[in-house]
Amino acid sequence: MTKPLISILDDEPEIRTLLSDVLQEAGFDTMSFGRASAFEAALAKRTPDVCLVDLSLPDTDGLTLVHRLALEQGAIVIIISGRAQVQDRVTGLELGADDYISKPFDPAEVVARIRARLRSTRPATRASNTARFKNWTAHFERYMLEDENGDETPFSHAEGEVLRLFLDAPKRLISRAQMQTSLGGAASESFDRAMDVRISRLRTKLREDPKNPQLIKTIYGAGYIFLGDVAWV
Amino acid sequence: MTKPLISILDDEPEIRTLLSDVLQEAGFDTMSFGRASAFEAALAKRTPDVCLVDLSLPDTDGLTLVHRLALEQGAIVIIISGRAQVQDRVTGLELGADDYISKPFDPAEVVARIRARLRSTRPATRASNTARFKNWTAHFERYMLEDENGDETPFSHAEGEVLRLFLDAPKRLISRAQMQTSLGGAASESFDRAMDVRISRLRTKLREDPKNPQLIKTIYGAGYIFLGDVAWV
DNA sequence: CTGGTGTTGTTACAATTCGTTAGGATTGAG
DNA sequence: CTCAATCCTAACGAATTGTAACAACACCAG
Repeated sequence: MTKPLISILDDEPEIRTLLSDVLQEAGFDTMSFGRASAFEAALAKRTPDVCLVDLSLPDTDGLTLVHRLALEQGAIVIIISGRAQVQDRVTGLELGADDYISKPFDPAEVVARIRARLRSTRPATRASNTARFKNWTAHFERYMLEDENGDETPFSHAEGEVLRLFLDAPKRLISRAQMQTSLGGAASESFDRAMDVRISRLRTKLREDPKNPQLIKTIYGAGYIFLGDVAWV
Repeated sequence: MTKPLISILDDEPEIRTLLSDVLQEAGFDTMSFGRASAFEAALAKRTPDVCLVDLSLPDTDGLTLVHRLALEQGAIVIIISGRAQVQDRVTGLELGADDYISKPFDPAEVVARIRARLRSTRPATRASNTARFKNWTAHFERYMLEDENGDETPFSHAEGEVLRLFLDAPKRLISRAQMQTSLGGAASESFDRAMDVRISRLRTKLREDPKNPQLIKTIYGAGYIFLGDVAWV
């Protein structure tokens, strides 16, 4: 529940799957819809962090929808449209859209623009920040790790980054390279034991037995894998 | 309400005047610069609401500048560039730019995109001067902090500035540089522990446990983040 | 003007964070 | 089993942060 949710509204199925795939790869959750009616029904349940909206919809006037979403509901709306005239862009933006991307688009740019919008997102804080696993509860807002007796240990920001990465993808192999890019971003050139040390410190806080780690397992030559069932609360 | 200030950084004089004219027509104040050095000197005096930056600058690497402006100073940056490859756009956005417009551009679209950025960041005009969070109520017109028992502690102007900054952007990382520019403008050049001290004093008034602050968290190497749900009353 | 009060930046030093190094332990191919 | 690649982690140190103490300054009453 920590990944931002992107909702896609487009009448062409290929575009929907293309976007879904790319966005999920990029670490987002997605929902997609072919018609505005279904989309609005889903909105009622969970508000997405960003809405990608195609203007040519079978059952509604796209611009009206954008206007309602953006200005009245305060959602972040990115228009994806086949119409590429300046006038179209201007009216789209003027009606409240946060961005306007013309077809054909490059998926990488869509991801980059979504990230840019999320980065400057208003306080609207969604996303639970507490996760349970084994007999631990991780409180990310407080940077605290609580054991089964309610005793708490603080963890640092760097440790939290790694832990969150694990908890977002439990039981999946995570390579060092993936960690590097997911975290600190820019590749730290100098040869990297750094990530190992982070893991090591995290293991200590989780009271792992070095000989036989229960939660963070090393896959020799490949990376790490977090075992244990995670429940975001 | 004063007009938003747009600052333009481009080495081509014709572009500068074109943009200046259009933007002033559209109701913005503008400043323009041909080189980064002059631009940065001006920044120290007044932070513009939006920076339009061309990447091909004679005296600096544009992307570095963008990164510093956007991610460290928290400015709104729109890149205007002759390079139109997807990869250029993606890296520009990834480095912190809020938007990327390729040359040749249509002035109307520039205006629309600036408006879109301003719309999404400008905080809704605040009706009140009182905010609740955790078990505190902050009364900004009286410079008073009220606890759950109704007991009040005064806070100073400097402390109030920081507190307001936090309450306007809760659960968002705020870098020191951002604080500097948001507050008292271009702070003193002398190396600045001042902000740390303000934070420290504010924490004391909020009765934070130094070892384990609940409200104002430090992110090592990055800045501060205010946790806790804020309700303006 | 004078002394008191309160605010705020500066300095100095202690504490913390976190990457790097280095050497020992572990792993798995041959 | 041997050995090189890989991994773990203690220890170190550079960078960053917390905060007490001090100094500079503004403001105000007498």
